Amino acid sequence: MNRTIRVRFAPSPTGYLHLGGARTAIFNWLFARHHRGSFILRIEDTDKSRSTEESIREITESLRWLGLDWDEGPYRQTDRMEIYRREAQRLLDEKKAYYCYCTPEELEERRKRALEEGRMPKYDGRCRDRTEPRKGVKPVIRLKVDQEGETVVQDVIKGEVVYPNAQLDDFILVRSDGTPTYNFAVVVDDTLMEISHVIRGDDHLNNTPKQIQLYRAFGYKPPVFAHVPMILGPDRARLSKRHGATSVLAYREEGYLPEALLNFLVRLGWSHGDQEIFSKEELIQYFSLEHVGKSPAVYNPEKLLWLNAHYISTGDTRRLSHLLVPFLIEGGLIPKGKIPDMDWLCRVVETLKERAKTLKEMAQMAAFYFKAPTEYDPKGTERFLTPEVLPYFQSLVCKLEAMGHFEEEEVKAAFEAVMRKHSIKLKHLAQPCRVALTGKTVSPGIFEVITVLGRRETIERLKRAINFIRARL
RNA sequence: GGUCCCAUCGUCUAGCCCGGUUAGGACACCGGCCUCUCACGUCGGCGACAGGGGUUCAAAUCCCCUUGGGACCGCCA
Repeated sequence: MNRTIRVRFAPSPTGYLHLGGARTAIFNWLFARHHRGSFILRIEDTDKSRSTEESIREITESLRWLGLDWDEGPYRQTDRMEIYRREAQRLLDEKKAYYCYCTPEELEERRKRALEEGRMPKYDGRCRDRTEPRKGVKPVIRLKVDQEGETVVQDVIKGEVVYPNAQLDDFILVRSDGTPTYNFAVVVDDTLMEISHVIRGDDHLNNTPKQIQLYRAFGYKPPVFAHVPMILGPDRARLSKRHGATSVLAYREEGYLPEALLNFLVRLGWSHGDQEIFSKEELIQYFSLEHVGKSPAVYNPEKLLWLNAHYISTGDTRRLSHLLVPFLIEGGLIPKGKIPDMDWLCRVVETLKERAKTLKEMAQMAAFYFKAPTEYDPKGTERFLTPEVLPYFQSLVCKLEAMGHFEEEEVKAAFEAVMRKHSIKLKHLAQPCRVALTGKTVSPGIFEVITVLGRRETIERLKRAINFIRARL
């Protein structure tokens, strides 16, 4: 009992880290942290033609961004070729595996015919008892798989899953170029790395009986398996590029917070009663495989957006301000090299954090703080920038000029004085001001806007609006 | 074609293991309140046990079938 918990995340570096992979990584990480075990990162790069360094960087950066730290690795299967060679040789020596000289073309031909005739496209085992090599053909190594009986997968999530062995074929362990295939490398590595629990997508469930046969051939004890249901797109098909932005880093670029994506992903398939919002500490404390559901989940972006809005509105203002800077630069609101006044930026963010659903959106909403409106919203112009507000604006300018402290309380007092003088309600002054100062009919509270803009800029913009109204007369 | 997995509101899900709930929560949507606009917040509404058989006094819950969805069957992982 009480074996040390060791889990791994083992992506193949053939592209970016997508949401499904990220969630698998999260489950593994949470499981490890919950049990104070180890989380190991292993790169499954045995397919040299499709693996890239760029992809490895992208994956590790995605994990780091999500806050998933690993205790060992990244190990690379391409660094372990000697191990696979040794293990394969052992199986060969023990007559549990054999060389197969069938060419890919022949195999493809047979598969096609089997499919056409409605038979199962499995390898027929014709090289099992071959003793002589075939000239000019580099062989692969295949496992002798039991054709009788059944193989049982004990799965923490799916329960007991039984496979007829007749369904299995003598799958390839080592390719003709000497590199190991997935099913072989995964068993060798999980064993040698002493992985206690294999938590992965349930697209691997059907591979598991093969792997169990391999464990048996080796005489190794299989780990505990937990096959997590897939994440589906809105069309209920497996989530893929077709469904739009699915790379983790794309969410960063769209202005999502890592804690929002983490919270969102973990709730896709896992639950803790009715709770929706989880801190990282709570997730570690509560996470268990027992509460991972069995059915696939459809990815719904609205909920992610809601979570993101939640984490923005409750997030630390200074941190948000720093995270916002790249978006401000991208929006052309601040120059690239220059560091903005962070204290002032914090005040900007303070007015926006309850309204913005993403950092990208926040940057857009912040535009007016950096640039005076070059044009006014047509609807707002028509409704609020009317000749009758001229005296209000003029009074307000006077009051603002005469004010001492330029803080919300004083601005409010100035507004009240103007309202009294002209016998108008706040909305008759606030809305025209909003349009004058921001160019729009929607903005943060008018007193916040004014104090953040500052006296000089506010008066400047009011005067400009006065001129604009006069010019239209 | 074969094997395997899955099935509660539009979506994420609680409840299922250990039958008895007005089937709960969240997102989205709709309406009220709050209010200087928007948003937040708050109150309310809409909305589900895929279908059919069993077992049982009683089934979302246990069993079977059907249907629907998904995965795998590669010298990809």
